[in-house]
Amino acid sequence: MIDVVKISKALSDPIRYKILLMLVDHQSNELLCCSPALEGACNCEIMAEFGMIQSRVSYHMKELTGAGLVTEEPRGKWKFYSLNMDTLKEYTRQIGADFKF
Amino acid sequence: MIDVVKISKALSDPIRYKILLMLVDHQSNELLCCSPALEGACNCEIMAEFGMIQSRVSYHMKELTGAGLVTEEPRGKWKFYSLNMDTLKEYTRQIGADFKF
DNA sequence: TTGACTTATCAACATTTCTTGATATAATAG
DNA sequence: CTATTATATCAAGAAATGTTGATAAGTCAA
Repeated sequence: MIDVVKISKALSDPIRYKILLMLVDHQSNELLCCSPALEGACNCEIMAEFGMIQSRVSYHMKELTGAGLVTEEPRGKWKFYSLNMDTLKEYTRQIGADFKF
Repeated sequence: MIDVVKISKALSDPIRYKILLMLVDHQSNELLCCSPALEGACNCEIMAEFGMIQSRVSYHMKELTGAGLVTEEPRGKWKFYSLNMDTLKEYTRQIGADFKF
């Protein structure tokens, strides 16, 4: 069972929302800095994209994975993050159910 | 145009989410403490329902109205709050569009 | 092994959000 | 009018969240 409040909190930071939007474009993929032709984005890409330092990216990715919005997969020395579409869909579905529309 | 991040933030507090759920049941109405047979809930009802002090309720209702999730209508010395279903629907629609589902 | 590279975690600090009690504003009833 | 009731706002403090730099842990290549 998903936690709507927790997911809302994860979505409520502008940077995190931008990261999620970035991950949409890395669904099934083009070229990546770390590893071409693989789904997902690594920490280093997100740093580059938004000009953020590494610990800040790690912090926000932990929030996103903790809410179930992102899944992570280690590949060598990188960790690749992908959108969890199921959680996003379930989130909107649950809100519709809660508010009866 | 709705602000998904702002609405997410409004939804991200457990008490606010409970208040919104309470308002679902006051859509088109039964009896109210302040004024029977009217849509919406007043500040005083929310205080009673959740055992919150008045300023705390005011604070959270302002967050909810500020995000467009709730509309307010003064009636005499009361203010009645109602769910804004349009915003909720538009919120879930926008997320679906952003994440392409 | 060492050295380079990537990510995680920590402590300290900054910022934001939340809560409270006091006070102000506004409407109603008498 | 005054007294009562309902809500808004404010300042102060508490709690939660976000940011940073340093350090730790892990992987890889040579």
